[in-house]
Amino acid sequence: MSTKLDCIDRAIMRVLQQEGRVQNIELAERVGLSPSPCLRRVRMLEDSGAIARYVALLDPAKLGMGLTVFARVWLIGQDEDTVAPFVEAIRKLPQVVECQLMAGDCDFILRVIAPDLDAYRAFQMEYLGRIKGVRSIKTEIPMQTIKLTTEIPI
Amino acid sequence: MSTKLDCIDRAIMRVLQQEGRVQNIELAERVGLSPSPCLRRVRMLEDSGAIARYVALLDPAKLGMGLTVFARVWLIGQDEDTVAPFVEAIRKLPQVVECQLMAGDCDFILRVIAPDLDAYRAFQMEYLGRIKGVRSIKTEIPMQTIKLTTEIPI
DNA sequence: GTTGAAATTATGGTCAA
DNA sequence: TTGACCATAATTTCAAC
Repeated sequence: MSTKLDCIDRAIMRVLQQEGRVQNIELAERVGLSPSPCLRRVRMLEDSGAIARYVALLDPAKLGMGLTVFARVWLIGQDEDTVAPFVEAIRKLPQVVECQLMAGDCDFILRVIAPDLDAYRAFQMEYLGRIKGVRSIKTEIPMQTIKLTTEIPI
Repeated sequence: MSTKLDCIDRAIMRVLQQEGRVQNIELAERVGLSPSPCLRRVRMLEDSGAIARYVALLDPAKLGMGLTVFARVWLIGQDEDTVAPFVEAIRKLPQVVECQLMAGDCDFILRVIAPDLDAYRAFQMEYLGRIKGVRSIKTEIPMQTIKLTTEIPI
């Protein structure tokens, strides 16, 4: 499936991880290729799935969604009949931007974004807490984001 | 600074959050504008910072970085002399893709990516655990990613 | 990987609503 | 103030080499 990636392929990905909308001409210059082979490599990386997608990253604070909360959720059981409806419910909630099924002492870790603490509290009350199968929720609030990147080291 | 965003501005951001590299012509069609005013709005959103940046999202598994780990870190103190060097060290480690200073029972939550558990263990031993001021580290491992998006609901 | 040409797109000015 | 239209410049894209 994944034919070997050489140094130039990785250079292309490094650039695109930082500037996803860089033009092919400039990308080619930066990785030391002419535009044609550079574009061929980008298409190959896209087709292979190494480049999954391109997205615009918005500034949550500027859009009135400045609060991020981690919610640790325990269900009443780990059987499929309990987990599946929870997972389905979570997938439909756009405020939940991440959900990890954990191996450790809690069932799920959720990352939720909200305008502020009041809004989050309302969201937990009205949505999270009402999902069938939820036993308890413990909220953890970041005071400061030290680092946050979508960049994978390659 | 942030002049009011109307319905079309939000539609533009919704599209760009999903397809960051969509061409202006197609973007314009989708939001019901002709290309010129659409591009003007995009530039405005970029300049205002509502659109922070564009990035390519890579597939970690396809690049041999299939493991994500959450590490909860406690320092020996919360004074600036303890925290500042830790923060600096974390910022330099590309394997740490996220670091949150927590308000709750642990000092920091880190998201670390690694090829596998052995590699993570080595990373914790050789890097994380050796940062000055670190008292203890507790590792939590996701078994399955239920949901993970960069999309902010707007 | 290179070159070059054709098709498409981005861009900015201008006018109209 | 905002959008549509048009002309130009730049880029993308795909041949053939």
